[in-house]
Amino acid sequence: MPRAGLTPAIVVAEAARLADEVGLEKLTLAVVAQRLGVALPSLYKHVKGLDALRQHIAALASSELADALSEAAVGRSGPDALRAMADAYREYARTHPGRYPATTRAPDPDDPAHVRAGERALTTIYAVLSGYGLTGDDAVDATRTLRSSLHGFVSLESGGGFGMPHDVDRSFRRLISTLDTAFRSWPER
Amino acid sequence: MPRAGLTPAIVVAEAARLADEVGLEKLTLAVVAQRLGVALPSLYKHVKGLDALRQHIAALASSELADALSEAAVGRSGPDALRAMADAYREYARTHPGRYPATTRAPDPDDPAHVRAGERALTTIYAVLSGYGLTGDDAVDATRTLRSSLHGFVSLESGGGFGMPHDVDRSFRRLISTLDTAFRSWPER
DNA sequence: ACCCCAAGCTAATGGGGTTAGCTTCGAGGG
DNA sequence: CCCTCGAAGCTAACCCCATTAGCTTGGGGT
Repeated sequence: MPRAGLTPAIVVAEAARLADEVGLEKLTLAVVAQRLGVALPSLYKHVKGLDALRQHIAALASSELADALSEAAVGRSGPDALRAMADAYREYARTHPGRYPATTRAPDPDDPAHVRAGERALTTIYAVLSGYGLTGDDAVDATRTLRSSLHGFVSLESGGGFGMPHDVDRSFRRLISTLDTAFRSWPER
Repeated sequence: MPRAGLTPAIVVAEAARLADEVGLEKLTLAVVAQRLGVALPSLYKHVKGLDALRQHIAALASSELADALSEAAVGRSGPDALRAMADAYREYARTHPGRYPATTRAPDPDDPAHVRAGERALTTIYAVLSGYGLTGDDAVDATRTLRSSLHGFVSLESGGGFGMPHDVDRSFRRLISTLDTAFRSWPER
């Protein structure tokens, strides 16, 4: 019988796709193996186990998210950059319901790519905030405020946490507007 | 041999305590049974299964959280109420790391207590926002902003998402201050 | 004292994760 | 051109957990 020709990267990519379909928590080595046309234990030649696979998905997703944020912010500044970045964040979470929740996992210090992905995202955020004149401690607190708001919003949205229809897009726009106003006059807070 | 004398309420209470110790996702019927000095299948006399148990924990936690919010807000108004409620929210999440994440589960429509708990929390939030003169669509959007910010913050905090020390309390205070300012001049957003 | 129902048990099934150890593909060097 | 050898993939086996079926028995109500 022919070989499947797998690599760790292929396994992780397929697992990420699957996570988006069935949810990160329901991701199972069994279904990944099935999807790749391989017996379950064969996966262990490429990843250390289920938890390691999840961690690799986290690294992949963090990197993709960092890319999306930086692409959205490039060439813009101030409110423009903030809005574009926020929209990109939400869009990534919506189109990748399995990968996104993995992005909150702390990076494995031994995975440089994952660590750098986190730094890249942070760097982009800092760049946007610097457009508001925020640096140092102010930037730290503003970053936490921004991340909290965005993460909370997309988490609740994807979990159906917002009861009823009631235009969610408008709520998001108002959230961004709130952040914009706050960042404009941050230090006195 | 003597009976254990279990009831659904006892099982759920112990499971919730355990969830706080080991994490909601690692909660297992096996360890709940062990903790209660009972064989695993015996639990099925009281709960329908693992998922149902998690749902009951969600109902319990939602109710506790609603209580905490309303207790914090009672007798206060405006910024005072906002700050007290936000602190209570964060405190609940910190002291109940297993229960808290369960609170984002949508209530089972067939569990009136759970549904009412959600409504109670929402009512409290609305009451606080009415102190800012917010009603109708404004209140809906403001509620979403508030919930997103709080949920995002405590989620990231508990997940170690905020790298490094850098006074987290201060960041939270600034977040609340941001919300306060935003709610003071909400409609124009 | 007895009845009877529900609490709790044991046994059995199925599924997923993990490890051990075997087989064999197929690329690279002779 | 073929032979070797490392790695890709497999089967078998084990453990843990969830769930279901069907039994046993404690202990409250008549």
